[in-house]
This record gives sequence, C-alpha cells and structure tokens, in this order.
Amino acid sequence: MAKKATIYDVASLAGVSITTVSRVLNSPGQVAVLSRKKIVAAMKELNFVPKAEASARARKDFKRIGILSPFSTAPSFVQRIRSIAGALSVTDYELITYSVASEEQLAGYLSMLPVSNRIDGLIILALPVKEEEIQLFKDYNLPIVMVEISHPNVSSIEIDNFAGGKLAAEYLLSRGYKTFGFIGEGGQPAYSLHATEMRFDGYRSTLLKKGMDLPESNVSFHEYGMDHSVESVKRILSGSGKPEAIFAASDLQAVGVVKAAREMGLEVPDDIAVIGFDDIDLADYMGITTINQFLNQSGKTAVELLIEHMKDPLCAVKNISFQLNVIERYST
Amino acid sequence: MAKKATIYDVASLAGVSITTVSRVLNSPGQVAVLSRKKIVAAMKELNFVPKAEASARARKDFKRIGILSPFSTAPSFVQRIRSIAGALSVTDYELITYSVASEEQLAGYLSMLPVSNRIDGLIILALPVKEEEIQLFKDYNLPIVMVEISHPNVSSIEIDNFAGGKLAAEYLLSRGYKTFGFIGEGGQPAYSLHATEMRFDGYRSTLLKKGMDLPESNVSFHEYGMDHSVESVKRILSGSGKPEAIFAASDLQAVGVVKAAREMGLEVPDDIAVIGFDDIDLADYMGITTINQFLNQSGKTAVELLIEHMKDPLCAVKNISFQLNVIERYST
DNA sequence: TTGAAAGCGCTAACAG
DNA sequence: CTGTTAGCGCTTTCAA
Repeated sequence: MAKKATIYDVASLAGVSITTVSRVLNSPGQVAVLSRKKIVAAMKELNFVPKAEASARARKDFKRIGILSPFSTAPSFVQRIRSIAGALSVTDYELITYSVASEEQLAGYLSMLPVSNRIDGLIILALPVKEEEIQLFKDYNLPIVMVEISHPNVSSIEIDNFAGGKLAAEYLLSRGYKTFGFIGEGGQPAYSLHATEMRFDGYRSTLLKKGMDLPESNVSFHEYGMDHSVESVKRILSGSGKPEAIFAASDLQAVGVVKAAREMGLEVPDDIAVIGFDDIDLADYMGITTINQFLNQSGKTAVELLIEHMKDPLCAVKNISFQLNVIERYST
Repeated sequence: MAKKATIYDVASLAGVSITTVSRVLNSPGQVAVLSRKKIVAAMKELNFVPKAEASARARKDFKRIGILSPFSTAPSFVQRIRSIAGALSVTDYELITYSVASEEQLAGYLSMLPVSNRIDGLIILALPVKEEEIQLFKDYNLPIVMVEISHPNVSSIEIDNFAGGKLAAEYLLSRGYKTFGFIGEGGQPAYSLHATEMRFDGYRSTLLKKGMDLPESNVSFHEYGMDHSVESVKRILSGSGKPEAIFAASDLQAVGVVKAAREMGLEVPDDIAVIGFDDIDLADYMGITTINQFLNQSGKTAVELLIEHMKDPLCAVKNISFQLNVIERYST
C-alpha cells in the first residue's frame, strides 16, 4: 500500500515549496496562475487529498464567521444579511449561514455551535438566546454579536423600537394628521422577537399623551404576508373611523397600505398617508416615507464588532444603538 | 483570537505533563488515580474538548454545501441564494457562501474547492466554468450543480433566456402595443453571463419577425443601478420615437421604468407599459408584469438535485429547465 | 509572489 | 507511573 501523498510530495513534484502548495488550498488568489496550474496538476497526478486532521491542528482559526438567523424572506432580514455578507466579502472570512426554522432547531444550533469547532465567531440575528446558552458561548470562547436584540454581557447592535414608534407618531403629528391607524405583524413565533409590539407601544402611548386617539378598530395585527396586509388595511379604511394616516410597523406593510389604497381608488397621501419602518430598498423605489434603521450600515458594524471580539477576547462589551430617523418621501 | 483549551492548558492547571493528560484520554488505566482525578477536574474547568474530536464531530454533524456565485446585490441573486438557504435549513447541511468578484478569484476557487476537501457539494450560480475545471470536480468526486448556466455532463437548472425575450415580445404584441423599447444591464464582467443579451436577442428577433421595429434609440444597455435605469428610461421616453412599451431585462430595471414614468408625470401603463423579468418579490409588490423564472423554486430544486448527486455518485446527470411564463399585473 | 522556519495540538517511543 | 522529546502534515509568520 503506497503512502498517501502529502503537500511535500506535491511540492517537490511541482518544484515549489510546501508553503505555496498550502496557499493554493487556502488562498489561491495569492498564487501566480502558472504556479497554481503546476501544483494542481501535481495534486491530480498524486491523488492528493489534504489531511483534514492535520490542517485542523495547524490552523490557528477557521477563517469562518457564522450567521444564525430566522429563515425569513422578509426584505428587511434579507437586506441585513446581505449587508453582513457584503462586509464579510472584503475580509478573508467565509460566511456560514444557519437558518432557523423552529425553536428546536435554534436550541440545537445554540448548543452545538460553541462546542464543535467550526466557526471563529457568530452573529445572531433577531433570535432570543437564553442565559445558559450565552454562558455556553462564553465557556467555549466563541465570540458572538447580537443584532436586533440585546442581552446583558453580549455586544449588540440594536435600535430602540419604542422610540421608533414614538418617532412615527411625532412625525405624523407634525405633519398635521389628526386621526391614526396602525398595522403590524402579529402572532409571531415564540422564538421570535417583539419589535412590532414595542413600536406599537411607542406609537400609541405618544399619540395618547398628545391627546390623540387610536381606536381599536384602526389597529390591526395580522399574519405575515402582503395579502393579509392589504386586507387589513382595506378593513380599516372601510370603517367609520377611517384614519388620515397609518403607521406600518414595517415597510412591507406600508406597501400593503399603498396597494390597498390603489385598489380602493384612494390617493396616497391625500386620502391616506402612511409611514413605514426599516427603510428597505423598496421604500425608496416606491417613494414611501419611513423610519431608517440603517439596515445596510448595521451589518458592517456587526461584522467589525465581531472581528474586534475575535481578535481581542478581552475586548469590552459594547451595545451600539443606531439613532433612528425619518426619511421623508411621498407617502405622507 | 479566542482560544480553546488544549492539553497544555489542562496539563499546567493539573500540574502534570501533557503526556499524562494525553494518556488519560487514550489509556486511562495507566494513570494514577490521583493524577487522573486532578486532570479530569482541570478538563472540566477549562471545558476542554480534544481538538481532533471536535473536528471529527464537526465533520460528522453536518455536510457542507457551498454556493459559488458572483458577488452581487441584485435582488434576483439574493432571492435565489435565499431560497437555497431555505431549502438547506430543513436539512443537515451547512451553507458556505463563496462570492466571486473577479475572474482570478473564480479560477482560484474552481481549482481549490475540488481538492481542498472542505465541502461535500457545490452549487455554481451564474458563473461560467471551463471544461478542464469541470474535469477537476469529476476527478475529485465533488458533485456540482449549475444554476442559470449549463454545461455538458453537469446537472443544471436553467432557463431559456432567448425564449424569455421572445415571450416578452409576444406578450406585448398580444396586448396590442405597436412601438417598443428595451433596457438591460450592459458591460458585465467577462466572467459573467450574457443572459441580458440573450433576452434582448429573443425580444428583438421576435419583434422583427412580426414586422415590428426596435429602433436603436429605444434600446439601452446601461450600468447596474437604479439611477442608471431611471436615467436611461428618461432618455428613451424623451426621444422622438418614444415607445408604448418597454421590455426590461430584469425586474429591477422595470422598477426604473416605473420610477422614471412617475418622475416624468407619465401613467403606467397608459403612457408607457413595461414588462420585467425574474418575478422577484418586488414585482409583485409594485404590480409589475413580468416573466417568472421560478427564483424560489429553482433554489430548492438545485439543492435537491445536488443532494441526490451527493448521495448517489452514479446518479444520472439531469438538466432541468423551468418553463417561463408571463405573470400579468398592472404595468401592461 | 515566494520560501524558510517556527509552530499547531496531539501521539508515541523511550527513559527514568 | 511519569516526563522528555521527536515527529505527524499542514498553516502561518516574516523576509526576501
């Protein structure tokens, strides 16, 4: 039985050093095309397969960052993940995506990721983590950064959803609207967040404080989905207490308002004004006024924060809060 | 970098040599009870996991699927990748994303991925692969599936872009439009595809065949980006030969048509009709007529196909072609 | 872009 | 029973 080929064999066959061979495996971009060709040919000839265990041993880090997020096609998620991927693409870290579709799955990832060596750091997006799970990450020295949710002792990027609702109310008031409505996504899975509720609370309490009303009949927490949004809005706009302005807890739902208005023959913003939340690309395309939560920028910040923690285990815990602001467009 | 505990750490904490630590792992019977107790205690305190074991488990827990795609934030890419992630989330596979930003980088990945033994299967999205590179994957038994591009002897998911252009033309003709325009993304990198050109060819040739004209001045291949789309459309719509209908090679560009129309005070579809391509979510939200290429479904199919190849190396090569169809909305 | 050389974490002789 | 030491095959500085 012939001995398995090693990078030494490959190197001498190709007439280069083992370093260069190693580089072909790990960062091929840094190797001259000619060298690479020779090395690949030599590998092929020798049926070379790198020994996983040897590289695991020698490797200082995995050069991999994971992102753990709910599986969702909601644009705000997609856009945030994209921005993280973008930030990562200018580093030499690989991105491993873990999409969570159930509570059990989440618990599974949370218990296994810290223990089994596969990533150098993890970004947890919009997913709640229990105290003991956090502890596990600490015990095994796997740095994490949480986005859209916070936890004591863990660095995070977040926003103040209550303040966001407040901002929406204040903005609509400043524009002179007198009657109000709200739509948001309700009945989210238990393992998810409650940003919607917080935005609602901020909105409602601010309106009340200013002596305005927010009748129950103008409020809708509905299932996720454009059709549900449109339907809810139609119901609200058909009611006797039809509002002049609606705060939609996400831009996608604001789109629902615009769609519903169009289908009912109403003009935006004259018959019905709407302000969304998130500032996804779509809001720009459709000219919807919204509250900017820096979806693109926050991904980059999260990556930087995580890498900082990876480089320096003693790095101070930071909670970065993005200041919200209204982006005024044509829907109010 | 945060470090995991090693036998060195355990050894010094327990006040013994690494050999002894190693022995309790391998032949505990040969270690004095007292030493063993101290060592076990130290291991517990440090959360020590032998690195080899961790890597072995890492290999066993998950199989890894890679996706090699151009680095792009175009919604159709993002949505397709998202759908692949979704399909994967219900399986025991990790998704590793490799974004390509240059021809060099592509060649690098293509030469190292088969050899480096880091993934168990690869989806190649919208990237051309040379014969010899395909051969390398075969030599190393790394299953691949290509999406949005095809190659002899490799399983693929694709669409007929020429037919798509034809479909757009036929649809617009059937709606009674008489004058036509086209916008698409031009000047793509050499390592990229030419779907746009093929859609254009199908569109143009069909129009000509039906005795219609497609004047040069109504055609624009512009840079990627909403602003460029809007600008191009404005130029076309300001021309003397202003068309009644435009085929946009992607939905995002169709959005550009809608935006441009709005800014020029024109009505869609009365003053200017537009049909897009892709059927991204955005098209639905904005009510844009488009050609559906099953972005969501194709990701799932690609994953299934790849897993089939991974499970059965002798699995027959399949080329799955999705039938295109027009989704009629309000923009035509 | 490349190579020399110093490890990586662990096992396995070999002494003691 | 325990420690010293020499590798395993690969990665990673650091210079050139």
